[in-house]
Amino acid sequence: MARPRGFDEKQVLNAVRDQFWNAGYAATSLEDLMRVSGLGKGSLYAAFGDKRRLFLRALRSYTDDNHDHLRKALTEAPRAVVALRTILEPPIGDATGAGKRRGCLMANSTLELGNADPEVLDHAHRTYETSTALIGDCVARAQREGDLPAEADPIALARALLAAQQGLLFMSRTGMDTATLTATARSLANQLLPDPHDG
Amino acid sequence: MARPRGFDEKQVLNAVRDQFWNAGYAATSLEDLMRVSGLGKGSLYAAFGDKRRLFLRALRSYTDDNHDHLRKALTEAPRAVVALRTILEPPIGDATGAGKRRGCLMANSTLELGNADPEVLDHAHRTYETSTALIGDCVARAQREGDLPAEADPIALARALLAAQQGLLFMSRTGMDTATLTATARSLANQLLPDPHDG
DNA sequence: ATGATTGTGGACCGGACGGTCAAGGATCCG
DNA sequence: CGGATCCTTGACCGTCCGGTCCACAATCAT
Repeated sequence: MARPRGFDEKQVLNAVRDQFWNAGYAATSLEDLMRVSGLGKGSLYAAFGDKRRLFLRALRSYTDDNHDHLRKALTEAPRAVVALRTILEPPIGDATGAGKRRGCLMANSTLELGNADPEVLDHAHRTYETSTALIGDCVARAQREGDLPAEADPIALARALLAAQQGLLFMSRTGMDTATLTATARSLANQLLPDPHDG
Repeated sequence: MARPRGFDEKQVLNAVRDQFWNAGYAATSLEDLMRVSGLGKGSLYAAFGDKRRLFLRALRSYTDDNHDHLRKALTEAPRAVVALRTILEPPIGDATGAGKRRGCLMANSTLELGNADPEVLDHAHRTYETSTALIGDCVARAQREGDLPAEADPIALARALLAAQQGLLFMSRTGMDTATLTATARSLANQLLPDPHDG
């Protein structure tokens, strides 16, 4: 009907997400958002609402992408237990990646804003429950495949794995050297995902 | 020599720490700090320097207190393994305490400021190393007392316990209900601190 | 072509923030 | 008692921020 948009929404959300991810919510100014998105203030506000709304959109986009990725990894792996071991790898990727260690955007945001913004907290809760369910399914599959002790509760193990992942991510943020981080991840993986044949 | 201070430094640091703990660094204004401390701007600046310096003082006070408490708990327990199990309890206390769930001030601060403030990051790193050493000693004692498998690396297990603690703290922040949180903590404790007699 | 409609850019605003400063008050020493 | 010294108070400042608004540009329907 009229002038079309000169930008791709997903592309802007990705740029904005990276900015929030690198600097945090409060430390990101509208000027930063304009710079990384290439848009003017008016365009941002017309398209996404205020800063908080834009942030929530970017955050939701982030968690959706993560869940897609997780679902694919857990589903497509030839054996479920192999996929489960990859859950503890993101912290290492965070430590060895080209960029700075920036952890998990969802976790960062929850700690920064959770006390003041119920919507962020609620989103964190839902995201976490979804991840738990996905991983729990994969644990159950690994048990059927005989790669994990059958008597364990899949959901409980999923929660333990998620806790371990978040703990490792935090350690990565403190600047722990990669070797130690990797060793800790391996140690946790060995104790949480024991081989039932080893004893 | 002249007019003495009208406030107790430790008391002010505790009040300021609670404020930063409840609201985070950026979300805490100088007005907040004046309110909780009962001091005027000039007094705060004369005594502690600017906002960042005051924050770092409060943070150091927090970690020092934590280490004192940890050292005492780990040393005074009749059996070391009992003390080790308490490491996974702070997240539950965070969830069941009277106040809001606010996690660990050190972790919150690291995630909020670590990317922008090397001093915070460095402090986090040192704090973490100190905790690891304390817990590692306790693990070694538990091994000597026959309550943990002797073949495990004490420092590696200490790191795994710390990671689990931080992961649980994060889960508490997301609003997980207390029962689930307790169950997850128990699950992690059982897998990280196995009884060598049970097999 | 022309007008209706939507996107775009940037000037502008009110307010809040961190930080400074100067004047006055309290305390101690001589 | 008096002056030196430090503490305290609160007014003040410059800056930056999030948010609004308006004039202009680009597109489409007619």
